[in-house]
Amino acid sequence: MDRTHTCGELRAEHAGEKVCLQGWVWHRRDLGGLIFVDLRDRSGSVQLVFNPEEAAEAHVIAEEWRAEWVVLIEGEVAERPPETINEALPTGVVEVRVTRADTVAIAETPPFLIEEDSGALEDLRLKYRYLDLRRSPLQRVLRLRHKMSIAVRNYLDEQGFYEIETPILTRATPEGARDYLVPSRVNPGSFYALPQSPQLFKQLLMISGFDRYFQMARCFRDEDLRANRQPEFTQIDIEMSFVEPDDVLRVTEGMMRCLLEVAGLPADPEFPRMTFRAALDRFGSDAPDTRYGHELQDVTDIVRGCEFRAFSSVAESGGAVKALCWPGGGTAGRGRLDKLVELAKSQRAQGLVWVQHNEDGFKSPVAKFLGDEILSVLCEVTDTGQGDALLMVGDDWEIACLTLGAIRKKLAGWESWIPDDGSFNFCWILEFPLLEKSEEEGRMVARHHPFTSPHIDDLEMLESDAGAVRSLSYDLVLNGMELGGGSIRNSKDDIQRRVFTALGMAPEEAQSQFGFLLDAFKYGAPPHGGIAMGYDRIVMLLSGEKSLRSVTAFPKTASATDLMTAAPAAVDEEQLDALHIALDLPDGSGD
RNA sequence: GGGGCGGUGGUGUAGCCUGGUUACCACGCCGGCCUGUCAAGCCGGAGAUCGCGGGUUCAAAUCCCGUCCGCCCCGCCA
Repeated sequence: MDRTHTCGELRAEHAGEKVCLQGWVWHRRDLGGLIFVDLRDRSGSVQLVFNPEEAAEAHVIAEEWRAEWVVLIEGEVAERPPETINEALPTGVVEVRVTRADTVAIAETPPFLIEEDSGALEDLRLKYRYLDLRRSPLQRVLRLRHKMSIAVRNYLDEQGFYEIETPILTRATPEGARDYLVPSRVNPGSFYALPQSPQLFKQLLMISGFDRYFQMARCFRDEDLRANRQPEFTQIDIEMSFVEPDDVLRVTEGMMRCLLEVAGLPADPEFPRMTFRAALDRFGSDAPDTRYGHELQDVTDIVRGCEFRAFSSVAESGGAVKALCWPGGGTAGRGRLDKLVELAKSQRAQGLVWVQHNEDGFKSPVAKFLGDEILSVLCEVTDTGQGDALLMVGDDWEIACLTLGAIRKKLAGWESWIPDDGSFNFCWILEFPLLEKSEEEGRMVARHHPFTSPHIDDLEMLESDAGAVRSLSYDLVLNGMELGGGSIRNSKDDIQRRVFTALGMAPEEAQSQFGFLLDAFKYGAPPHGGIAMGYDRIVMLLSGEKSLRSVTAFPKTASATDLMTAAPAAVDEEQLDALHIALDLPDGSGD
């Protein structure tokens, strides 16, 4: 008899049916006479009963079974005696009275419990990922991930998008993240790069006339990792022709609604829009967490001309002094204040000024410079009452904002500002600067990527004041995490060339790196734009997980290794020889 | 590249600050009892080069130095 049902699907309506099940032995409760076995598969689990008086042979076999053995049983579904119903289990009103049992595969005792909470630390679970994946949290999340990818495909298909695959072996690009390189055996000394995103290919598809493209694209970036950053990840990559930003935003919003619905969440959220400038001014972040207030304020005009040189000189030189009220911070100890100062310095700010406002007046390292009068105004404007603290940073506008933004985030953790109500707050951030200064390279680099279109109103500044040029770009942010972003692209090769020039890229260099794209523009390029959404991050946030490892079947560690396969690993010398690669390892590495 | 935290039977941990008996406890595992359990219960048992290397000491899980691995953060990355 072949498998007739899955374990998790059996209900009262199946009572009386003869069934054949296969699955893993989960729990075995041997009462001496009766043996109960919870049989588990992907769909759930069901209780098997082995009664020596009814099926002696099967009972003998079940006595041998241990956790995680793969077994096959035949039996009859029966409603349980009322007092033995397990309401915690979907299959809890029935059990299978086993008539025949067979062992399919025995199993060693697993290194950790296959339970909702295995109790084991993550590194061990990563080494035995195939066992960890048996646990229901991962089974659930990978099921949701699957359902969400189906929903994305259906939605985008309905919206007229074609799914088109693009190469994994492509060429390295000078901009953006570090590339993963793949040596070419056939072309000694040449390398492919794995795509950081299919950016250029999807633009070329627009030029090819595909109008609306999408792909669940695997992307690779060789940068240091975080809980929300894996070296390889999946983007919902979208590109559309003949569109303005609003078109892309609306398609994306529709897609997010579908995904929320699949995840069983309220599916009609607001998608408020905010400029980059406003996001930094108000929240000190280009990915603001709008689930709580505590916004920053600009106090530059109040401290202009004051005795405290750090502030007055910033005001004179066109910088900004930003302020954040910390309710209850008036009694904060020196330890916490020092931590905030340290955090400010790690954000490259000159420093952090704190003012504690209490019954006995103002307490601050700079109280004597600012004076009671200005301090009173500052507190009034920022609504900093007695018992509160005022935190201020005077610096370059962006640094001042970002620093207080980091502090706002830290305080949100300390003070539990984030509501615990499972809310999902989206917001669009628009009009990012086209370019930004790279301290490392000492030149302007693209903030998004070099194919982003400048804002039409700022075109003439491209040569005169490139840093001030806004772009037609947008990021979607959810609960303070960037989910994805995109832009309208340059579809005219003269503008694209001007952007390359602003990036300090000589025409010859642009031609050699991106000649194929610039050439393509000459053959009738439609205006186009798109977006790329971090699929893993979406799954993570909508499933309430805290790490991408929890929503990825086979994730990598913080040092980009795979503890299960032990990748990356050394390779044979013959393999290296074939690729004409000689190693030059630092001292102490290699074997 | 920098900072923080962690590594003790199969698993999770206590012990470490203040060095010194047989390294605590729980889970799991093995055996026994048990016919309505459901992460079964009760009784018994086995199981640890204290991440690795070096140093200090009469003596190191414990103190010192180095190193590896994991996690979090900054830089980096969109």
